[in-house]
Amino acid sequence: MAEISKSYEPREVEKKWYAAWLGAKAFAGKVQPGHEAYGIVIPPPNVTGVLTMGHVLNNTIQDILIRRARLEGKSALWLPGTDHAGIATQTVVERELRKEKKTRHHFGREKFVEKVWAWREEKGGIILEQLRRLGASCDWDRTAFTMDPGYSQRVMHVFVELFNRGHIYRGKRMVNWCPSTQTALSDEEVIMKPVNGTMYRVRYALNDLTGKSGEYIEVKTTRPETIPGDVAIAVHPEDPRYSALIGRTVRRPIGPAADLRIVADAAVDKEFGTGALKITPAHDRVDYEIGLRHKLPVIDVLNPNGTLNELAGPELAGMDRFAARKKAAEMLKEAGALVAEEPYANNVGYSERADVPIEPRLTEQWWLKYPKIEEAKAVVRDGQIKFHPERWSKVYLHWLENIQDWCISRQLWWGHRIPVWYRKDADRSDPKNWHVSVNGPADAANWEQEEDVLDTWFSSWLWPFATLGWPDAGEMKAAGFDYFYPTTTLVTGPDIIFFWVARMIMAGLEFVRPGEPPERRIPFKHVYFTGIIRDQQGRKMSKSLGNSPDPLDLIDTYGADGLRFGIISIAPQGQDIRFQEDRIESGKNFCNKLWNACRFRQMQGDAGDNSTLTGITARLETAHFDGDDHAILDRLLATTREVDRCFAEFEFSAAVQALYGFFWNDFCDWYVEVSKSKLQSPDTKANCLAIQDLVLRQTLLLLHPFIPFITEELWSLLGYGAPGTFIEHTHLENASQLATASHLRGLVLDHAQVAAVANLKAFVSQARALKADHNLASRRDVKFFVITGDREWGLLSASAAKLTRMAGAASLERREKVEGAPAVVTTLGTLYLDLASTVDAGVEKVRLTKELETLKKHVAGTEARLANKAFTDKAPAAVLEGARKQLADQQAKQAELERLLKSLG
RNA sequence: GGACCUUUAGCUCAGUUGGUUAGAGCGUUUCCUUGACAUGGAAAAGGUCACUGGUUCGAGUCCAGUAAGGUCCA
Repeated sequence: MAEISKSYEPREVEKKWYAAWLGAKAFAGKVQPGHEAYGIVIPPPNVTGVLTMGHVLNNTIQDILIRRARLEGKSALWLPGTDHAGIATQTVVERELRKEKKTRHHFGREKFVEKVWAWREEKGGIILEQLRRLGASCDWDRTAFTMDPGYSQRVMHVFVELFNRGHIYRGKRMVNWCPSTQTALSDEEVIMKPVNGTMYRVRYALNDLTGKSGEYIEVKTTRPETIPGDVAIAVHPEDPRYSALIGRTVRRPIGPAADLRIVADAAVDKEFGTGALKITPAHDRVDYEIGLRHKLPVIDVLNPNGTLNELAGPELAGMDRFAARKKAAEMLKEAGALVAEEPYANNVGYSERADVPIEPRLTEQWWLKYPKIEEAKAVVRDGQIKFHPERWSKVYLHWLENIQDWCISRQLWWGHRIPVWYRKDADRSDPKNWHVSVNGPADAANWEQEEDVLDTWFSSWLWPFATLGWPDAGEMKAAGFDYFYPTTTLVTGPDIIFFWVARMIMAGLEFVRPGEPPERRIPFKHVYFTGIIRDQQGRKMSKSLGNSPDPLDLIDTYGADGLRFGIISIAPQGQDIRFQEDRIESGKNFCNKLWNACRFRQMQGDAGDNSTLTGITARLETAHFDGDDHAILDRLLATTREVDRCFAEFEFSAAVQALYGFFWNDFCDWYVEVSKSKLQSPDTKANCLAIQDLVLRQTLLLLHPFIPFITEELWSLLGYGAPGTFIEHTHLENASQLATASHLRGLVLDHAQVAAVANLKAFVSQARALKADHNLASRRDVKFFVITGDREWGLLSASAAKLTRMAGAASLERREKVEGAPAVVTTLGTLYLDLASTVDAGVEKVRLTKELETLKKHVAGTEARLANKAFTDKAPAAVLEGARKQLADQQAKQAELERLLKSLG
C-alpha cells in the first residue's frame, strides 16, 4: 500500500482516476434487469459553449445524483451531448469569415454548412472535454449531437408527424424579427428591456372637408421613422374627443404623401397618449390586428437588415432604423408637425442572442400548435412529474395557460432544413403544391426544398427520447429505451423552463408509447431547478461583464473536488447563489482535512481485514467500547440518515454541511484526538482502529458523489475495496443496514454513554476556556482541581488520561475544598485552575459576576414562564418537565457561582 | 399591471410540524508550529431575526399589512 503524502495534490490523482474510470468503461449505462434504472439526460450545452460556473453547478449536481445512484446499486445512465445552436454557431463561423472580408453568401449554402461542420469538428468538443475535468461520469460512448444524421432523421420524422397530425402550418404573420441575424425568433427568444427613449408628439393635419383649415389630430409615437408606413389613425369608438372625426382623413406628415383614414377600433387605449393611435400594420402587432379588421393596406418600410427601404421615401431610404428615427424627427420639425419631444421609458424587445431590438415583421413562417397542452399541465399538477422546488410548477402552468403558437422556422443555413418541398414554379402558399416527408419527393428535379431551417429548440425538445434511439425499434433496443425511459431526473435552470422543460414534456406525451398512461410517456419524473450563480454584488455572471471566474482556473487552484464541494456548499435549494471564492478554498481545505485524517489512520498500521464491511465489523471488540465509541457511531448513523434525507429532498448543500460538521468536528476534533490515548494501549488499540475504519469507510462512501477523485484515491490507499475495483462497486449501506452489521457483534448503542460524552466534551471545552481566560491556552503543564460528587467523579476519573490530554493539563484531581483559584461551574462539578498564587481576585470577580448576571436573567425568565398558570396548564408535559429541569440546573449553577464569588471576598 | 422569491452575526447562508440561552462557514481578535493536517489547533468577540399589527401560555418560525431588493410574465 502506497504511503499517503503530507498534503493532498489533486492534479495527478484526478488525471489518474479519470483515465482509469474511462479505461474500465465505468460510466457505461447498462441494462441490468433486476436493478432499478436511474437516468439523466444532460441538458445539452451549446456546441459553441465553454464551461461556465452555471455549468459547473448544474453538472456537479447531475454527477452527484448519478454517482449516488450507482452506490445505491442502481443501474445509472447519464447521457451527454451538445446541441447545434443554430444562430450562435452560424454567427461564430460568420465572424471568422468576416475577418477575411467574406460573408456566407460568398460560399453558398452547401460550402458554408461544410465550414460550420469543420468548425464543429475542431472546436465543438471543448465543453465536453471540460466536463471531464470536473469529473462528470457521463456515458461518453453515447454522446449525442442534435445534428448527427440519426438525430436529424428523428427531428424530420417529428416534423412530418406533427404536420400530418395538423399541428404544423405555414402562414404570413407577425414575427419577432432580428435585423442583426436576419431571422425570425420565437417569443421565448425575445427579452424585454427597459429603454430610455423619446416620445414624439406629432400633428397629423386633417384634410379640409368642412371649410375650416388648420385642424389636426395629435398622436404620440416612439417610432417616427415608421410614419411612412402609416395607413390610418385609430381612435376608440366611445371616445367623445374624436367621435366627430371618425371617417375623415389626415395627411401623412412625412414620407410619400397619402391620406389616412381615421377609424374606430376598441383595441385603442383611450388613456394612453392622446387616445389617437397611428396605425402601421407592417411594424406593430396591435396595428396589424387593427389593420386586418379595417382591411387596411400593409406598407413595409423596412429591409430585413433594419435599414429603411424606398417605400419610406427618398430622404430615409437606405438609412439604418435608428439614424432614420432622428432624421424623421428633424423632418417632422421642418414640416411643423412635431409638437414636442419628451423623454420616455418603455420596454423594448431585444433579440436574446444578438442583443439588438427586434422588429415586429410580417413574414411567411412555419408555426406549431403545441400538442398535449392539457395533459402537460395535468402531469405536473397531479405530481407525476415533481418540480424541486415545487413553486416553479406555477410558472410552468402559467406559461401553458397562456401559450402561443411556436414560430419554428429560422432564416439560417445551419440547422435542420425543413422537410417540405414546393413544386417548382407553382404557388407556394397553396398546400396542394407541397410535399412533406422525411426523405423528399421521388421526382426531386421537379421540386425545390424549403430554404428555412428549424429552431434549434425544435430538435432539443426531443432530447429525452431521441437520444435513446426513438423511434426505430432496433436502435431503441440497443440504447435500452424500455429500461431507461422515462428518465429519472432533469437538472436545469429555471430560465429554461419554457425552452426545455415544458416542451420536452409535451413532446414525450405526444410521441412516446402512444395509448399508454402518462407516467409511461413523460420524459422524466423529477425536475431539479438550480439557482443562478451571481457575483458578490448580486449581478448575473456574464461574459460581457467579465465577472465570472474561469472554472478551469478554479480546478487548477483548488482541485475539481474542492470546486465541487465548495460550489455545492453555497448552493441552497431554490435560491440564487452569491459566488465566493473563499468557499471554494474551504472545499479544498476540507479535502486536505479528509486526506490527513486518512493519513493518520494509515500511520497506525494495518489492523486486519479492511476490504469489506463485515471484515471491519468483525474487528470490533464490544467489550472495549467506551462512551466515545458509542458517540461516534451514533453520530455516524445520524449523519448517514441525514444524507439519505437530503438526497430524498434534493438538499445537496445540507448534505455537504452535515458531512462537513460530522467529519471535522465529531470525528477529527474529538474522536481522532481521544483515539491518541486509546492507541497507546494494546487493549484498546484494535477496537479503536476498527471504529476508525468503519467511520472512514462510510464517510468516503457518503462523500464520494460530491468529491469523487479524492475518495477514490483514499479508498484505494486504505484498502477498503478489492484491488482493481472502484469505490462505486461497493453498495452504500443505509443507517439501519449499518446498524445491523454492527449488531452482528452484539453491539447496542448506549445512549446514556452518548449523553455522558457530550458532558465530557463541554467539560473539556470549559477547561480550555478557563486556561485561555488566564492566558495559559498553550501551556500543557497546568493542574486542574474539581469539587464534585462520587458519580461525576467516577465518570471523570475513568476518562482522566483522555481529559487531561484534550484540555492540555498535567493532572485533574478531586478536592474537598479549593481556595483562591479561578473556577468554572460545569455539569460534572466545579472546575478549578490551580494558580492560587498568581490569580488576580479582582479580574476573576469581574468575570464571575458577568457570568452570574447573564445566568440570573435566564433564571428569572424560566421562573416567570413556570409561574404563568396558562403555561403550566396548556404546555405539553415534556416541555413543562424540560423547563423545570432547566430551572433546577440554572439555580444550582447560580448557587455555585455565588459561593465562588463569596470565597473571593 | 399580475405572479413568485428574498430580508437572521462584518460577509454568505442554515434554522425541519411554533417550545430551553437563535446556529454554521468565512472574516475579525488573542494564543499555539505538540508526531495526521498552519490547507491546521484552542479560545473569544459579534445578532432589538427588515418594520407594524394579529393569533397563541409561548413567534425567527403561523396570519395580515408595510418597506427595500430581486426574478419571471404582460
